[in-house]
Amino acid sequence: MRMSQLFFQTLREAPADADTVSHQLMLRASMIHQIAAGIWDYLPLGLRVKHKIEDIFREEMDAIGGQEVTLPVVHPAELWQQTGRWYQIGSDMARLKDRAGRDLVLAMTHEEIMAELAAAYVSSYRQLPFMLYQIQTKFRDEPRPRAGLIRTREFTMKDAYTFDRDNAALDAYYPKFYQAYFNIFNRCGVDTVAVKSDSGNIGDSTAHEFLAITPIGEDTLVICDNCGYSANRQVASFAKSAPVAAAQQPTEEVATPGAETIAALAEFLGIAESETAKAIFLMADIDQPDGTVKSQFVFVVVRGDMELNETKLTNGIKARRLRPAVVEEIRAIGAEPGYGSPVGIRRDQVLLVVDDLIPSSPNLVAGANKVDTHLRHVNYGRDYTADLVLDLVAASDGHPCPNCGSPLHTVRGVEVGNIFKLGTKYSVAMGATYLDENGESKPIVMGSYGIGTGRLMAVAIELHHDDNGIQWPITIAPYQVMLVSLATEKTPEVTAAAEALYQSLKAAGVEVLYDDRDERAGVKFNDADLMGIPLRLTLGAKGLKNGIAELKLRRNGEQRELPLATIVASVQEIIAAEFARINARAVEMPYEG
RNA sequence: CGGGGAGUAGCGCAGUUUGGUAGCGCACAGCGUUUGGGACGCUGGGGUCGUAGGUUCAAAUCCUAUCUCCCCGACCA
Repeated sequence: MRMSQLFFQTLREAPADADTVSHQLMLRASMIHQIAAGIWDYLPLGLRVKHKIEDIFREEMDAIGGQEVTLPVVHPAELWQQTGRWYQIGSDMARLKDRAGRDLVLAMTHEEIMAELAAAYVSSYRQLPFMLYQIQTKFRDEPRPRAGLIRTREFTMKDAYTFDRDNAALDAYYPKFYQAYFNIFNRCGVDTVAVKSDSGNIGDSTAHEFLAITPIGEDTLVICDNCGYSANRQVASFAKSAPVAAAQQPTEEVATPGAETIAALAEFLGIAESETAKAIFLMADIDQPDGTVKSQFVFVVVRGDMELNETKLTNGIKARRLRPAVVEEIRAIGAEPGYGSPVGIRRDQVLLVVDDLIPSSPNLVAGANKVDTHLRHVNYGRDYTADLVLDLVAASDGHPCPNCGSPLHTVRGVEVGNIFKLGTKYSVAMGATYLDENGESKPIVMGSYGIGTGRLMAVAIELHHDDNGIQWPITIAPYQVMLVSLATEKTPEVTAAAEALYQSLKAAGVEVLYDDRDERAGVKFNDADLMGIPLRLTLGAKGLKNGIAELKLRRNGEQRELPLATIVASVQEIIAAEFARINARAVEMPYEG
């Protein structure tokens, strides 16, 4: 491609709206263009990167038996009504009507369509297993798109689905994805860690998410450097040290004027925060056996030095969602905000859930459900009992690793992919069944596996850039070689040589972007750096006289001179070496179910 | 949805306090000089000042409403 023909306009300054590096660099390099919040154009350069990434998806999916399909972006509402998600999902799902007034939805994901496809085609166990995937646009009306391509509303996703006859077969397929995902990310130059993830509302089966460690991440990851334990903070556990045992002392009221927070309370009484009990008031929507949803007051008690992990609580009480209770609701159950206590509340109206550290922590200070008053020496079992005792608290920096006891630390990560054992939820709902050897009808067991292309592209930039621009791994770079001609009007021989070199590189199958513009050297070099093409070949009058062109590697600035006589072969060798360098990262990863 | 910030030329910004009919840098076009890390000179094109009302002789500027974008949080199948 000739730069003089390329559709682009590099920017010297990033638009003020952009404040993450990948966002700024993609805008400055003319890779993407914004249309609305979370909705983007891919320009020629950016699209080439997207295609490179997607080609890697295809290779890795095909390698584990995948077959590519394309499913629609607009779905009839009926399919989503069949699985119930039409009713469960709120305004994240974009809905529209066709000319006849029929309800349609914009695809947020494709479980329904995939299950429908399986239902339509599969009748026998002999057809199983199989795996289908697609690379398709999805739309989720995210409440807050952010950071360029990191979180968008319209996005492209590679989503794959497995169809197996039973859980054992799915369990056998699942690790192949685990490995394929590492291969994909490694081949894109993106280091990831796989952690078991919260499987949310869909069953209680295994799921992993793949996170790239970067400060711009939206997820918090808990990591142990000593033994390699890692988990999303939503589900991370830690070794809770046993509290010091002590004889239970009689409860007594103590005046604590104004001590409405744990910190203030501990300070006022001159005790450690671990000697207090923290009360948290929530309202939970909980599904009832009769199919209705009940709004339940949930009274949570954790030790004062701990933080509630709402994901653990949500899962533990099987709530659909949680929200903080308002003052009126708190008073209605006999508690007082800031001075809440599990002792003396209207127990029949409350679901009381305590962290499993509480029963073994003696003589805690809790509220008295009266303003400016607390209770000393509150003891679980003697003074109150809970409906549920669970692990409810969030792991944090410094907490002991649950495996080895070393201190944990937290880092930020971006979820670039996830794999998920779906089970039979969708196949049952969509009637995707097969007949086994005994003529018995059984639901197909499904798995789903997703990777966001744009997000992966953005993360690659977050991990590979310097002050001058992007440093694409060659596997996903828009072009492999940037050929910079430094010809001027006075050196037509340089133009001729550059043209010839451009043609030979192209003929040899090298992906080359040829800067044939009438620009000064500095402009060309800066654009080359910004766009991040891995190899830069510079051909100028001096070099031509000596029969050489200069090669510079974008990723480390390494330079060497290449004789023009053998330059095509040299470039091909270097490209191959760059590929080998990246691909060597795709190694076997032990699967930890 | 809560909190904060911002909408003036493709990009970055000034002008708004104190109303007087829009400006700077980059980019873009032409000419000339230049030519190995974002050249220089001259000339030129481009803006309903987010939108709609209102106040006023006069509104980018004051008032009201509204839309959009960004950041933090909530949310995230």
